[in-house]
Formats: sequence, C-alpha cells, structure tokens
Amino acid sequence: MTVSNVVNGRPGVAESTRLLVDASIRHLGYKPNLSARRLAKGRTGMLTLSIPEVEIPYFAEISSAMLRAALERSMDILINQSDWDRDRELDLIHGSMSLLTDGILLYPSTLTQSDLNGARPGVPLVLFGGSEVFTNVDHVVIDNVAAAQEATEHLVSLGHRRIALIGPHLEPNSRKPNGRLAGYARALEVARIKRSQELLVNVPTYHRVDGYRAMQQLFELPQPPTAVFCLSDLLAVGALHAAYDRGVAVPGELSIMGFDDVEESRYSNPALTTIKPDKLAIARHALDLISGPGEGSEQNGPRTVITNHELVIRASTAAPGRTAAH
Amino acid sequence: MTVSNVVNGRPGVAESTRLLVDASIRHLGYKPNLSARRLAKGRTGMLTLSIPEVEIPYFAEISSAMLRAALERSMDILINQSDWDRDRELDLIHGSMSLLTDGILLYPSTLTQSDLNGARPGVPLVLFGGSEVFTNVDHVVIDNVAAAQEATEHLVSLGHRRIALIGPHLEPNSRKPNGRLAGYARALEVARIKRSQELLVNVPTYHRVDGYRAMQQLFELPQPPTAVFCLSDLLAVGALHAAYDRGVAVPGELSIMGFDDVEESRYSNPALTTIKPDKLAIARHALDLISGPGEGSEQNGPRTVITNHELVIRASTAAPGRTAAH
DNA sequence: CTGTTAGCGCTTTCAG
DNA sequence: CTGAAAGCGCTAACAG
Repeated sequence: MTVSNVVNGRPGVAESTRLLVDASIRHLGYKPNLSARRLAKGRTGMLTLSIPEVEIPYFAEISSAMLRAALERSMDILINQSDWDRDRELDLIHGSMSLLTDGILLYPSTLTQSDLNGARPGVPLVLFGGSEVFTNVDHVVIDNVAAAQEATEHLVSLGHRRIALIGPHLEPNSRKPNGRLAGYARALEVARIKRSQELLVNVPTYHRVDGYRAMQQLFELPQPPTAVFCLSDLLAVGALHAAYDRGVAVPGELSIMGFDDVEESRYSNPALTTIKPDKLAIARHALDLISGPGEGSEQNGPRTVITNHELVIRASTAAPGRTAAH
Repeated sequence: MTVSNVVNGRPGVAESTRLLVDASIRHLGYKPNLSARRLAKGRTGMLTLSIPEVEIPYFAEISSAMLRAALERSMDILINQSDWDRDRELDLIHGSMSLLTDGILLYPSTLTQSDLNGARPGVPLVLFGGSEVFTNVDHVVIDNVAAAQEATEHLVSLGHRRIALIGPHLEPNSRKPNGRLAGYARALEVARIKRSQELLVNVPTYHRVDGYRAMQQLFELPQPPTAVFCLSDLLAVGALHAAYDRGVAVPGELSIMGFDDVEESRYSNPALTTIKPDKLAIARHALDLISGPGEGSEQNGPRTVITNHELVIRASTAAPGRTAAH
C-alpha cells in the first residue's frame, strides 16, 4: 500500500494522503511489526555483541562504546554473555542465532584461530580485543606487545629490577600466543634484567580476587618484587587491596601497574598507573568493519585494524623505596 | 513440511525420516531464520532491557543478573541504554520498537507515575528499581526507606551525630518522592538528631566524580561531618578518594557508607560498608512478572514485589574519632 | 502519485 | 505419520 510509503517516509506521496494516513495511524494506534519488516527486507538493523561478562568493567565500558557507536549508525545491539564458555562462543559463530541479527561482534575469550577456519557464520563476523590476533577474520586490536613493553619500561625507568607479572595465560608452555607476556619479556631483555619464573603469577581469570591472591603469593617470596605489572586493572585493584591489607605502602614500598584504564582505577587509592586503550575507537572500527565495504571486500581478505593505546601515569608507581617484604 | 517438525523436535515423525532430514540439514548448512519464525509464531523470545548506563557497576551487575535469569528461561535480552534520557525512556514505553520483543524491562530513571498512565506499550512492561515506587505498573523494588534507615542507624549506633548525606534528588522541594532520603530522615528523628541542611549534598548523578566533589565540599564546612552516607557505592568510592587525597583517615577520622554492594566496593581501600540488594532476586522476579501469569492477571492489577536487602558491615565505618577537619 | 500482486521463511491448520 | 494450503505483516516490483 501507499501506507508503507508514508510509514517509511518515502517520497512520492501526496501531502493530503500522507496526512490522512498519519491520522489513521495515530487513531488506530498502529505499531509496525519489526519482525515482519525484517522478514521482508532481509536485514534486521541489529547486531549481536558477545562479551564474556558485563560485570567486568572493561567489558561494560566496551559495551557502552559499542552501544554508542551502534546508535550513531542507528543500529541496535543484542548483548550476549559468553561466560568465557567455549561452546557458547562456537555456537555463536557457527550459529543458530545467525539469521536474527545483521552481524556478530565477538570478543574471543576462548576461541583460537583454527576454530574460525571451519564453517563461517551466515553473517559478517568481526572480532575485537583478546590476547591473540586473528588473521583469518576481521579483527580490531591494540598492539599488546608494544603496550606491555611500554608499561614494563616505565617500571624499569623508575629503577625497578624485580618486576612481577600477574595475568592469565602465563603458563610456561602455553600454546596460545600471549602478546602482553611477550612485551614484558622484551622490555626486560632490553634492560638486561634476567627473567625469574617465580615472578610470573598465572591466574585463572581477570577478576579482582585473582589479583588479590596472586599478590599475597608474591608477598611470601623470600625476595618479593618491588613492582608488579597486572594484565588488567581489575587484577591491579585486587593486588592493591592485598597490599592495603598487609600494610604495604603503594607506591612507597611497592609499585603497581594496571592495564585497561577502567574508570574504577582512576579512583582507587592510590589511583593506578595503567595502559589506556581507545575503547571508542575500537567500537567504531568494529562497527565500520561489520557494516562497511560489504561483500565486495571479500577479495581483499580479512582486515586487521590496530587502534591506539597510551601509557597513563598516575599515583601507583614510583621509584623503589624500602623493600616490600614485611 | 515434516521438516518443520523435525527442526522443532516435535513428536510424530518416523525415526527414519527424522534422520534423513537431519542429514540434509547438516549437508546444506541450513540455518532457521528467526525473523520468519517470529512472524509466524507471534513471539520473539527476546526481551528489551533498558538501563541508564552499562558502565555504572550497579547496572552492569543487574544486567548480568537479568541475562542469567533470561537464560534460565531460554530468552534473549536486547540491552538499551537510555543515558538518563527521558525521551528515550518514553519512546520505549509508548513504543516504536514494541513489536520487536516480547516485553520491556525498564529502570525508570526519569519517568514518573503519570508518564505511565498514558498509552500502554503493546507488550508487557515491568519496572525495576528506581527511587520512586510505581503503583500503576508491575514493579520490582527494594524497601528504600527501610534500607536507608538501617544504614543511617548503623552510623548512629557507632556514635555519629553529624551524618552527611550525598545523593541525587535531595533538593529541598523536590516533588519526586525519595525513599532513601526519607529513611535517613526517619533514623535521625528516632535518634533525636537535628537535621542540618548543610549536611545534605545534592549531586547531579551517581558517578564517582560527584561523590568526590560532594566530599570536598563537606570538608570545607566549618564543622565537617564525622560520617557520610552515600546513596550509591560509586558516590562512596568518590568520597573515599577525596578523603584519601586530603589525607583524612577512613574510618579513623571519617566513616563512609555506600549503597548497592557492587563488587568494586569490596576491594576499595578500605572496603565499604554498604546496603546489599539481592540483584539476582530482582532479576528473577522481573522475569517472572513479565512472562508470568500473562493476560489473565490484568484483573488483579499491577503487582509490586519488594525484594530483600541486607546491611553489610565492612571496614569503612567505625566510631567517630578525631574530627575530620584538616 | 496510488493500488495491485507476489513473496520473504516459517508455523499452523487440515487432508491424505 | 506425512504433505498441501493458507497466512503472519511487511516491502518490492510493477501496473493503473
């Protein structure tokens, strides 16, 4: 009908008719049925965003950025929580819900490259973040090795020599490449500091409690570190709390450095020195990739976009003072 | 077709046929089109969740709880950020997007009762949280006045007499009822403590920065408070940081109390005493209301469910010591 | 400029 | 147990 034209604000409708239709619409309380529109049109205007956990501030902030970026392009976002579950992530990409949304934005928490080689989803897929960089799919990342190296160098430049590292995937023989670990290693190498296995604390997740426990463990060392680089702000907040509980002064006796620049860390006591990724840029690039060049670009193969990061120096790092040993 | 039956796992299909169909499905890489299914079925299995901001930990935690509760009922959630924008919330309820999802879960950040009296959305609507309790729509709340009263009484029982309050909607002549303010007032009344207007600091939002500024303001008072009750943990974190910056010891010289029991406040230095709402219960009740009794219950009118809360005492509150004045 | 005709991909009837 | 027929509410392509 002509009705469809007026509802969609398309040109080529007489002003009089338009008014008439508008009146009827209001009168009858008509609401368009989006499902039907979608069936007919073939697109939904919705994207699926998959993150491991909304409660982790980094993901909450990234989600918020995605929501904003989507709004800028008048799209909606359906948030899916994968709970770090491999099956949930696999399900999404080979997936059942594919034809509901126009694309999938996924933070690969457990997937590896080879998982992506198999069947492709029915809709565009773009990855963002994660410790590994995928070359077989569109992926928006930061340069994790450079970032971790800068962070470690900052600690080195302050005069630290015993610098611990707290993070997940630090197992000695992990097959999953870990850019941040590599950056840390490189910085030590440049500074001619010998790596010590006891200063590498592997944790199961990025949660505060893991940072707390890891720090406790480091305090028990015969020769505790004078600085700790935590692979997320949340981990750093946990470490900070452990220092607080033990009465160790930060940064006086111990320097702590985070990663992510989540707002929480600007208000911790003391505020955290950290690495700040450009979250809005990540979101915008992800959105551009997903709704961008379209099918035509398949020829050019998967694209990797590297976004900026920045070292933000706040109050939790300083030159080493007295030892952290109690 | 019979195909539909096997896809939906319905009975009444010969085992042989089922196998045949399954094989073809796998072979052809068939994916059901959810939009089509929805058009035909009339329901989408999706709910819209509207919160002001995902980056606010309380909302992130509530979202997570909703996501989990929805998963338990095999539903999906579309998250909408209202950004505290009245128009966005109104739009949602009188709404355009109505027929996309099966229901709307809304945190009323700016709406008032009268906004809900007008046109009803085409789908079930349930409200959760907020400072006002709506009686004309299904609403899941906590008893804000009781909670705030308990919080204040805890401070009183410690021996405090000058207890400040930091929060939004504290204007003297606000028309919007504020349960938490009422609870605070009642506790003081019971303790026969005179209310002082200078101890009420009204802030624009629940963000950390507002707590920070409000606290700075209180420090400038000729006679600063010995305790502060912040109407959100985020505000309390800001206040804590202000105390830290000024070198005021918490809880030695100043007690700080929060509201929400967000994980962040368990790791602040010191950890915050706070009011803990049962977020999962809120989520589950909201989901039950929305997909519950259905149309039949319209006769019984809107339901209000009040969920539990709990006072959690941690390290940020203690008996008053030296004055907080610098 | 307006109205008609198909058909999106599924789920329902209801016959075979 | 299986298949054919109709229609969910919309948009697209065309004809009046």
